[in-house]
Amino acid sequence: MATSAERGRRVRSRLLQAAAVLVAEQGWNAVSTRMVAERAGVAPGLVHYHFASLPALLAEAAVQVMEGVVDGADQALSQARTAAQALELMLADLDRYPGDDPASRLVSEAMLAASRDEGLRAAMAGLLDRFRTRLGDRLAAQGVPDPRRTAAVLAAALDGMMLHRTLDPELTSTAVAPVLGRLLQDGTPDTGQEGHR
Amino acid sequence: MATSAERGRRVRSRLLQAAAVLVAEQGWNAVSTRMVAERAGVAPGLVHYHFASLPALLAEAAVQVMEGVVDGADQALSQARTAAQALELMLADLDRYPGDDPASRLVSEAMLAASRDEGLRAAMAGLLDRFRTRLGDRLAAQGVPDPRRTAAVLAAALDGMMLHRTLDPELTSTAVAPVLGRLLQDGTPDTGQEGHR
DNA sequence: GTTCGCCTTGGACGAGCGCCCAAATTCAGG
DNA sequence: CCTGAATTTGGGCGCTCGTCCAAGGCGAAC
Repeated sequence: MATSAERGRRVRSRLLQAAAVLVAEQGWNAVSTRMVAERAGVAPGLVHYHFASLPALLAEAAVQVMEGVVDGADQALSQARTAAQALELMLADLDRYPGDDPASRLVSEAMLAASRDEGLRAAMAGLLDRFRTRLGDRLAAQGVPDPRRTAAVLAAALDGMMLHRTLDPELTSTAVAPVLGRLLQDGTPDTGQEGHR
Repeated sequence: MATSAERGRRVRSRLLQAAAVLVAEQGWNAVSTRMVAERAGVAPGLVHYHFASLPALLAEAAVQVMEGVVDGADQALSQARTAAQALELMLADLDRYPGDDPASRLVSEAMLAASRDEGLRAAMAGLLDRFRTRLGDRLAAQGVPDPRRTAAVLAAALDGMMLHRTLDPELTSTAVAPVLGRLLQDGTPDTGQEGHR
């Protein structure tokens, strides 16, 4: 049992990659088994040999890509020496692609799909928690106040800006970096914060 | 020309409302003409009498709902007396619904659909610009630095947090308000900001 | 009462869908 | 060469899809 199984594994991984690309460019619910098979260069029937169902294939493909994204961010974060540098590194990802980054589109599609798929939601919640923890640790080491919550807000803001960039290409890292930098200060709120109700 | 045309207008508006609800609960690409017709209580063929195509119906429904959301936010904003109060008002929307707010889901779905529909993108870009301008003016009046960009970041952060709330129900307004409050300070960056490269 | 417009009905059309499966292919081990 | 397990093929199943359209209803105008 060697060559046969090995080729099988390769086909399986090609299907996963094709599925991830197609979700990004067509949308989660617009991807069909036949499209994935054609993109991967295999016969249509193979999809249901390697995967239990189409949703299962899409979920596995999305989780795989997103694990890569989080791992990449982890690694980049570990090289940052200041909180501001860490912020810059995260924002650099924002500019990496001109208008329609496949990876960030996949994340957005998966986020919406997760609200209708319990298993996918659990997997993504785990990834989000891992990312927040890593970023929060980094922020704490730099004296940023309320690091855990700040990391949660930063993560959400990054995803939100990736979404908004579709509508406004000028939402670049240089435009938002000075604003987000304010999040990293050890500010004492005196804007009238907490008007009680 | 009275009763007949008037009933027609009512049917049209029922179709729009049904479409908006269905997009939120099933996803943009999972909504079919027959589903919308059934939900609106009319015959299937009526959809293509009142609308040119299914995507046209969905886009019009989404834009209509989102105009209402922005108008509501505008009005709420105009009653805020401080920047912190304005922030609180925006965040209150975040908590209004337990886990799956139909309106915010619709916004997210529309944002992704807009990346594949030029007309929808233009309409949403206009709405986003209007919201940012209103919020930016409000922030400027309160002495918040870089108000326009801060408004853009705040808007993106709000959308991002609505997305992330699907994965983490604990991402409530009380958890993020103190962090976002830092955005409203007139902070001088001394976290090492702008390490030049 | 007849004509005229708009609104409405319900079904037809071809296409594509997810999933399934019997038969063909491949190849290491006997 | 043969066996047997894994992989691959291509087409079939029942279904839903978006769109279209001929035919019917129905109130207003004359």
